[in-house]
Amino acid sequence: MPYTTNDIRNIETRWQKFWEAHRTFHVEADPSAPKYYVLEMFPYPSGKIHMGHVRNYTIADVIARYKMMRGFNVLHPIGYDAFGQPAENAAIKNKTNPADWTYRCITQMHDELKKMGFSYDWDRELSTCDAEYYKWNQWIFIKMFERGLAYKKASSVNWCPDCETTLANEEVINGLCWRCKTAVVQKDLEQWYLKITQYAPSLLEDLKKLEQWPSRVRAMQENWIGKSYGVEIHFKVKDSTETINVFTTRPDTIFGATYVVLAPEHPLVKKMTAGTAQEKETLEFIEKTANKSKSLRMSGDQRKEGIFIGRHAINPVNNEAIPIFVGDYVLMEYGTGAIMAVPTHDQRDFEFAQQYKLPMRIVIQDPKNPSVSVENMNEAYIDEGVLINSGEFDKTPNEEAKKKIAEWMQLKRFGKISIHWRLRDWLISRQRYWGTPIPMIYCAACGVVPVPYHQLPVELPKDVQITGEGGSPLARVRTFVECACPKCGKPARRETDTMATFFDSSWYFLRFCSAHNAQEIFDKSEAQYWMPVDQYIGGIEHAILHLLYARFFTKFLKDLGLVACDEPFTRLLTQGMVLKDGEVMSKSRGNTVDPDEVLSQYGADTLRLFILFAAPPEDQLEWNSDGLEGAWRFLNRVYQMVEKRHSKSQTLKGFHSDDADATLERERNNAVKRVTQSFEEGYKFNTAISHLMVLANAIDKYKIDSANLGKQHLLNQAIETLVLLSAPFAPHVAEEMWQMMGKTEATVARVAWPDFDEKALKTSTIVIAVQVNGRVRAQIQITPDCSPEELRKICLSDPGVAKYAQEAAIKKFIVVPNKLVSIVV
RNA sequence: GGGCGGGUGGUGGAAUUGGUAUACACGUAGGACUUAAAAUCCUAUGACCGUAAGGUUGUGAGGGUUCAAGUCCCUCCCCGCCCACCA
Repeated sequence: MPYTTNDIRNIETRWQKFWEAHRTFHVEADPSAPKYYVLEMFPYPSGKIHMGHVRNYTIADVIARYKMMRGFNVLHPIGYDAFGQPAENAAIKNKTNPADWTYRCITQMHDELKKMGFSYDWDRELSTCDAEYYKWNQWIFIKMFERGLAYKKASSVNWCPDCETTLANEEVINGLCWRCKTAVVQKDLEQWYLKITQYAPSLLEDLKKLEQWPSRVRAMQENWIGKSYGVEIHFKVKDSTETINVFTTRPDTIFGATYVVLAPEHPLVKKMTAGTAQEKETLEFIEKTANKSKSLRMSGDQRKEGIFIGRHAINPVNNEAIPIFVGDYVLMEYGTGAIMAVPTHDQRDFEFAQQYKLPMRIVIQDPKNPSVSVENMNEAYIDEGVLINSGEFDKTPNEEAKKKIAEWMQLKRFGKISIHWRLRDWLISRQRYWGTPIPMIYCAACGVVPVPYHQLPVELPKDVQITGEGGSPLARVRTFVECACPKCGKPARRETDTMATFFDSSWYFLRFCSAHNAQEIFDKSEAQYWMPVDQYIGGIEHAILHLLYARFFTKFLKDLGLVACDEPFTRLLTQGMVLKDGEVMSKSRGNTVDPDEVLSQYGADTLRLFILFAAPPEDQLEWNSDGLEGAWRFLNRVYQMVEKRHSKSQTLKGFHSDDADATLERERNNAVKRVTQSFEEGYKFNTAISHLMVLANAIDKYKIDSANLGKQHLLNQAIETLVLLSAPFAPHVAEEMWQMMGKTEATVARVAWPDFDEKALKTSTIVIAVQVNGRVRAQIQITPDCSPEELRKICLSDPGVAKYAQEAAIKKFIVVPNKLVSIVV
């Protein structure tokens, strides 16, 4: 009988209870067994899981279950990235406490994950908002502080007016807050930073080791870290002792520099104009630029604005005095905050120079257009050419001149060869409540003092008014703020900012190795055994943020001697988005499908199977309820095969011939081969499932009747193989069927993955195609050991071939063994 | 502007890496079972011409290499994602 929705619910609940009662997926570090660590990017506990989660975790679960059947000791943990603003917003809205709200969501999420039947080691479940977890955030922070990697500095920072907090560079997307999409503004504040820039060289270099990451993720990180080779050139300010340093990657154009531009925030600007006629105008310009939002200033199509500050700089290579400008297109954060402008060979400088009628000089000749002059240029020439108007370097190809001029300038002390990074230090202070308190104390006498290790954790106070009115909520809690200085014991003040939540997720994969260790951040030997994560799975949106931070933390913890690996994630899979009606499924679009509803109608196995079958894991997935129906039908069909196999009164329909046994055996072996391949050669689960279906079709066609009762074992074996191959994809139904087949193993999850026999894949006769002049004209049946002469004879005697090709007319006779014959006439 | 992916039936997607394009599924049509419907099963299904046998054509467009191209080379068009006044 086909099963019903009710049956499937019972089956799934029963096996979920079984796994729980038997702790089927609990693992311990065991150095005698090969390990495999599968990890999905843990969720923010919003309460309900969405289809994106389901897809992410299903992919991970299938891999975990396959590896278990392959005999690996598989670590597959889950937890909750539980700090963050939504809890505060919910607290304001519902007049609850962020902690209560979050823990309620976690419970709900936990139950939903259980209903999906994921193979987690639930003993390792953790939440970053637990004091037993964030205590170690504080511990890491202090370790970083002790090594000068956590420091406080005053600077112009990204500020989201809506979230009322500062943001890291990585959290500003196109000038907007990554969370609420509000335009980010700049503010001068004193904040805590992590010195990720110290690791920039190894973060860049080690990308090479990540061969099993998608190349685009590596490319994105490489661009973000942004290493540029160039020269820092010293321009002396005329009639002054000041020097302006500019950074350029184009030293070959130095003879074409016709002015210098400083960023409005550059400290020399105010210094150089103080007391001059241009002072007022310059200050007004700086003020005007500061009021522009970052997104506006950073967009390339913006009209460039600037102002001459009344001073000149000396180009060291030719002693020319060139005007100094302040311009909004120069950014203080990059390079030295000052540039030399070569309008003829840089498009931005060209636009600026045209606008302000500034002089230009061509120094690189376009080989295709050697007579071009400054007057008839309509854009900068940025391609290769030979140098002109460049003194002793004339006629040098510019690529060669880059190196020559750089070395020459260094020798003459006009500048120094240097490398600049685009990566900035990581601003981690947040003026929010629901996060890890930064474990620092300010003492009037002793300065900034870290909280002693034995006093950790610095716990978040429970009773706090969350008003959303701005400022750190913790600053209003007197009992939290007021403390004694750990050094001198006098009254002191606690830091009231909390850490960015990306801090929490930068090392959770290590905590999973010994999730509830009360003595240490994690057990070193356990981490040694489990790390690195063999397969990490998550969304592409974390290509830079989380993945870069996690790599940084791993490198830092390696330097502390706590971990042995220098990269945390060996292999990365970025799953595609889930779409509905061509658009990303999201709450704001209102086009979501609730996994819970699908679950109650079809069960977890059907949902899992559909999601895996509809598209390869990395591609977008278009939601299709008809496809869901198809997955349901397939599982039902397999279930009935197992059922019928046990009722002797019924026979499987179909045909039986002498070839049928061999065909069934071949299809069985082929399915094992192809499904195994799909796991071992880049997770193509959609084709893996298609091969399950092919095997099911073959079983359906095979018939047991009085003629071959003795062959029952072949059928049994084929069905058994089908059940085993289905187990990672549809674990509940597979368990049920395994039990129905009277197997003694308690759980199919630990049964060895089937092997295949390459010999059984061979057929006694093969069908090959015969092409004449590139067109297929016949299908002929031959034996695999057929000789070339014989093959030729068979081909030409085929009526379909003979119609187009006679022996006499043959120019070429090409044989592709076991595939086809191509005849040219 | 730079980087990375893509473009295959009515739909989701296959194609052993140069070897019979469209596996598997969805959808659709016809049939069986049924009083009927659902479910299930069977058959057909790229397009065009043809009663049929069969033929022609077909992987974004155009050209090339080859006995043979979805796959390799050149030119171009379109779509998606990421980055971007980065000096």
